[in-house]
Amino acid sequence: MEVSVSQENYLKTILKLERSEGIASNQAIAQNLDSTPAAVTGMLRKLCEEGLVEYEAYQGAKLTQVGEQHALSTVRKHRLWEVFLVEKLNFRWDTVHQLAEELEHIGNEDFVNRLAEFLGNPLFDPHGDPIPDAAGNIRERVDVVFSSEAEAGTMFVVCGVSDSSDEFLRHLNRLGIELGSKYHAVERFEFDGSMEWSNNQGARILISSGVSEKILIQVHA
Amino acid sequence: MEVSVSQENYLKTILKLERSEGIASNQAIAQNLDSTPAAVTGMLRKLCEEGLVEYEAYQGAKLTQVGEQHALSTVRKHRLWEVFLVEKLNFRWDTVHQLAEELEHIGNEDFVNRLAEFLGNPLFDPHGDPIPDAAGNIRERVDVVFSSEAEAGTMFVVCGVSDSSDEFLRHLNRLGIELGSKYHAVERFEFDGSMEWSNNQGARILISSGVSEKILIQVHA
DNA sequence: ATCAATTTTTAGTCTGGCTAAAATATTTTT
DNA sequence: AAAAATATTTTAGCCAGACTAAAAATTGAT
Repeated sequence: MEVSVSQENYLKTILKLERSEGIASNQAIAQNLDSTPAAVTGMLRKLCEEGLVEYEAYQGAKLTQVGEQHALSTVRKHRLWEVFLVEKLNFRWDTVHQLAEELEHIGNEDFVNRLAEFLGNPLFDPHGDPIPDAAGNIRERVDVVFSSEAEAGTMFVVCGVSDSSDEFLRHLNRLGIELGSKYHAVERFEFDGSMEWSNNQGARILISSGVSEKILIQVHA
Repeated sequence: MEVSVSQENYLKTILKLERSEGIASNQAIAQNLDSTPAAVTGMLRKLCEEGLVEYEAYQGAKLTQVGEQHALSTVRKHRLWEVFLVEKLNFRWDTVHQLAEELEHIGNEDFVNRLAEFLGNPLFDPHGDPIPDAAGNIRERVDVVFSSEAEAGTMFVVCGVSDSSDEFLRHLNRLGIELGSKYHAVERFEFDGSMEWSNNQGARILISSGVSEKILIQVHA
């Protein structure tokens, strides 16, 4: 029962949609994979035959147990490789996605587990996304909110982003924001929702609402 | 100019044959890749069009400069991954070939060079095969001969194998022979070419001619 | 010059995934 | 509840990449 690269990408997408929407519609899958609904129907049939998704015509798709395990394993590999690339090979966090996208399709469970072990079984990837453990469990973070919710006057630490696109990450790079950066929310301008932050050297930056809504933070006690 | 996985395997094979036979015949390529001469002809045409091999009908194939660089880069990746798998992930040397075969097709020059750097720019892989540097140079070993040539009475160290198949490496594992193992050539039996070796604990093993002809050694001064 | 071995051509197969357009279901609106 | 809008599926076929089997052509050796 070999799962192709394309199939693994479908499984990952369905997992994501199932978590965010409850069910993966044909159209949403097509959009995510830059494909068409007709193509999706064909693939869902195959995945259903192989026992990876539950699928009835017109009812959208859900992963089976087996399918979900497989998808989680792929996500695990992807995020572990990102850790490897950033921590061991000194890649910047905004340049690792594509490479990890290729590496995630290689090897078996044993291989992934050894990689995880080698990396010290990290819990989060360089974008702050949680890494499923060998059994597929994801420890969701608590006390994490979008930076747009930060009250003026609070201190916080950047712990993730909800958009890992190259463009967004490069923008954060230009702003000097990275995982673990600490800031003080100086003020929110109700006019357009933008915010002013200051770092521990006192330098101030202006953050647009679009950006602050994509940055995950943990507020300091 | 994208080079497919299959094409990279052709380039690797042609490189190997060119080094051992001077030119890569259609038939030899087919044998190596477990394919047929007709299929090889088709692929050679494509590789020729893409400027990766020099090819004239009925005359066999040779790599161009570009093709050779590409092949060497693939070999470099393969061998570096083997080092990674054995040294960092604790795989046994007889279990890494298949995985490296998949990993070798991923990523660009920058990626490989960072991997090499991370591994300390090793010169040999876990089977004793030399790793090309970033420019494609291979430092060939000197004073290396097949163990079948060892004179009775000499001491030597195992530094490579000419057959990296799973079966052969597993056999060496059962015999307790690995890279860096030191032995004393006790005697060669002219009857069938088999040899008796002893290690530094005095334990003796019998090596068939078939095996001794695939083990590379360096004789101690 | 002929024959054996090798290589190429021809013609077609197979897989995996895709598309476009038509047909069918479902959902929403009124 | 019927009509309209939306979403999904079917149909039919394309396309790339790599392969095969058998026939034809070429080469090289004697």
